[in-house]
Amino acid sequence: MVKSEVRVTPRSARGIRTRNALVAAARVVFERDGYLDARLADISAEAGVASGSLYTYFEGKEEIFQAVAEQVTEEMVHPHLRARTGVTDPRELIDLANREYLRAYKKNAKLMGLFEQVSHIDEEFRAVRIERANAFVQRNARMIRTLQDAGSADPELDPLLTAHALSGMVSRMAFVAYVQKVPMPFEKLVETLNRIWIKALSLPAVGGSVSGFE
Amino acid sequence: MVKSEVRVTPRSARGIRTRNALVAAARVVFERDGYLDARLADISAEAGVASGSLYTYFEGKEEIFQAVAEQVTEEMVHPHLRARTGVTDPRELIDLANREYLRAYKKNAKLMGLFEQVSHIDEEFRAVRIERANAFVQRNARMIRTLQDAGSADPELDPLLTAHALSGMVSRMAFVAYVQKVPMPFEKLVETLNRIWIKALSLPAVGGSVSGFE
Amino acid sequence: MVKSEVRVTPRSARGIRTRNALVAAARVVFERDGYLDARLADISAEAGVASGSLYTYFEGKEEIFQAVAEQVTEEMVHPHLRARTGVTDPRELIDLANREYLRAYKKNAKLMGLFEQVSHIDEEFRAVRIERANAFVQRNARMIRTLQDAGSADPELDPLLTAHALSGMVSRMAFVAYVQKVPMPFEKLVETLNRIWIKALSLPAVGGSVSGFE
Amino acid sequence: MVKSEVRVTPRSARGIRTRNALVAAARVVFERDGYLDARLADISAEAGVASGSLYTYFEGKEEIFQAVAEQVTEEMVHPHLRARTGVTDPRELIDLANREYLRAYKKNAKLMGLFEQVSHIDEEFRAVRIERANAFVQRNARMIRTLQDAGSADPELDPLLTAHALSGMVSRMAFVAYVQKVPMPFEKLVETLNRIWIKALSLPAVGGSVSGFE
DNA sequence: TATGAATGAGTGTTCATTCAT
DNA sequence: GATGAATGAACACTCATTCAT
Repeated sequence: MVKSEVRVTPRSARGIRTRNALVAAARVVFERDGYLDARLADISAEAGVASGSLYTYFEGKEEIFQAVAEQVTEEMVHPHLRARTGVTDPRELIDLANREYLRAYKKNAKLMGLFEQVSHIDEEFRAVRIERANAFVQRNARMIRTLQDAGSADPELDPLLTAHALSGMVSRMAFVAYVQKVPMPFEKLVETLNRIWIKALSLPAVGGSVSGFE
Repeated sequence: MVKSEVRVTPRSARGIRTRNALVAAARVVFERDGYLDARLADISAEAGVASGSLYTYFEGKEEIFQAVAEQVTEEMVHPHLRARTGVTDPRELIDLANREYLRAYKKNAKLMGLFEQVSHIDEEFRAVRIERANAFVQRNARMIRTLQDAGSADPELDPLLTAHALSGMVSRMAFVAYVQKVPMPFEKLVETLNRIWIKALSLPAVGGSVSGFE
Repeated sequence: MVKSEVRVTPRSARGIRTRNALVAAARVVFERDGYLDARLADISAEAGVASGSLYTYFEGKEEIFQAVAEQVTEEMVHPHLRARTGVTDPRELIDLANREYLRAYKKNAKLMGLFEQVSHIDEEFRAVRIERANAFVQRNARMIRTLQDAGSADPELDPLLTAHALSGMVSRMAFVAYVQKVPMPFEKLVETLNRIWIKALSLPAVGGSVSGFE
Repeated sequence: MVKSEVRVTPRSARGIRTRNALVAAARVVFERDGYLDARLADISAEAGVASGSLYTYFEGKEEIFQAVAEQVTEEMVHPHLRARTGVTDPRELIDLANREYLRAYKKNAKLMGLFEQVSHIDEEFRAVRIERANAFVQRNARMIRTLQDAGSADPELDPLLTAHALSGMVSRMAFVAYVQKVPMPFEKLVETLNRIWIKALSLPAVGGSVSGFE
């Protein structure tokens, strides 16, 4: 099948309204029914438009899901933590990052679960997510390398692998806690993750020994 | 009308052969096509039996997938590490456990990816997996508690949450490395994970300091 | 999961055409193949539409059969015999009713046989038919009661049971004659049924003795 | 498909037992599930034999249903009423016949409903039933003719058609009352049917006028 | 742009029937 | 005769996608 159609970025005000209605409706339907059971007809119905109108803006299920994902991702991403907060202490930064990530994850849990599901189903979506995760890991790896160079983190650690492992740990826990709904108190969770990060990196205590408990 | 069919555990030798052929064929087809794209007709064809024969032993896709999963899980589980190896040093045990887990995961990577996928699709399969994972986490939590009681592990850590986080980290990395195929050398991966476990628990070094890097 | 699809009453002219084509085609196929052997694919083919189009208007076999039944029933029902014809003599009314019923039955014999068949298969269809038959019987029972009150009919008769029995007799004969095709001349049939009705009710002869044969 | 197999009348004692078990089981299953929903596998299971064994004695569903029908019909038929009872008065004979028929019908209502259903489905079964019904009607027609010849019944009536109509009326009422379960007291039902028969035939009253009510 | 009717490929599932043991 | 596993034809139904108004 040749997909020759070019989907449009709506020019008219009406077009923009329709497209927005569709994305909003899609979010509702996807969250309610899951990716596989969501039917495009339900999405257009929920949006109050004819079924065919969906194809004016999207190629199909995958693309409209992408649109939902992009919208939500925009809402969720709060980069430049350091610049934004002025915090420089790595332990504090770790706390802030974990805390913010978990909060955002919890808030959008339904959708995050969906993302996980779809990344196991749709090749392209998976690729995008892996790439995004990798970028995130790279950033953390750079941070670790910086700490190592500054003598503040265990130089034996492979920065990339460690960043992978620790980041993965956090997102996995978010999934377990807020999608699989294994009950764990937010504060305790943050603390445990912080502690593992800090000890894994062997960050020095703030004005004292970190790693020991003697 | 609900027809409560009783699926049979085959009594005759021929029956056992057929059932086995179906499970083996199912594994081939699932690994090749993924869960969603696998067609039952392909499985029976691959097994060299008529399409209807599948229903002699299984209720449908989910059940035959379960059968594959059970078979593979049996192959993979190597419990009682301590009893089996005689190793008692926690650091060595951690190394052994991580090593063995990653090896088995790598060997059955296709299937492990499938499990992940299906647990995002099939409610019941997901439930079974979560329960199994929880049991595993409990075991690790008990180990951590024992170490804490013996004064060998950081008493500040919440055993259950820590076990959750560290176990999750390992399985996540296995997934990233062998399903998503992000390249990372086996040995380096094991070492990094070991190191994080050990430092997170603040296990004392074997005849020396573990956690510091001075 | 129950998907509560809403079948549409077509809005567009094209939709109406399609729906009509389907009902007409269904009648052809049902009459040709019987209810059980009729395949929905044949109906859509006969209507010259795609197989899926049937589901735009009907939920399945039962519903499209209902549609055929409704259409035909509309064609067949000629109520208000008395008002329509101005006839008041009970004997004449009986004759008119029987005559008209048998004529309509004969004309739609194939379908009437189908109705009989389907009412033995489909619960809901049966319920509708029984209800309709009961309404008819009630009407006749009222008529009998009126005649009794006027002293024109045997007061010993139970109006409802008698109405049941006599109405049932007529429809049964229609079935035997025109579906089972047991040969019997129309005129003789009408006369026999009329005579039994009249004698059963002991209606007085018009200007003479009816019930006796002396 | 060529049906070349010859089904056996069992010779061995075991064979007879198996065949009987199958017929009994078939009756249970047919009464429980109806003809269409009855599965041969359920019948053999109910009989406690292997599914294949059914084919030792019957060609398929229709044939085993026939076997059930024959068995029950034997139980139901009580011919030679006159000879058996010594009753000769036509009014009494009519009462006896109707009474006995309705009693037997009521007792085997489930099965009678089944017969009705199957005669709308299976060609051959229908043929057998029609023939049997015709034989019955012939007998009644002969009786009417005899009464006419004896001057005891309205000579204007067509004996065959009248017999058809009146017999059909009775069996129809039995169906309505005991299969469709429209509530009507047994005694009142018998009386109404008797009365209609008697008045339709214009049988003289026993020691008085029958047909009039003046 | 919007509409909504039409399309039709794709597949799970049942169960009567057969037949090797 | 009995067994019960194997067979495989048959068909309803869904829903993403198209396209004439």
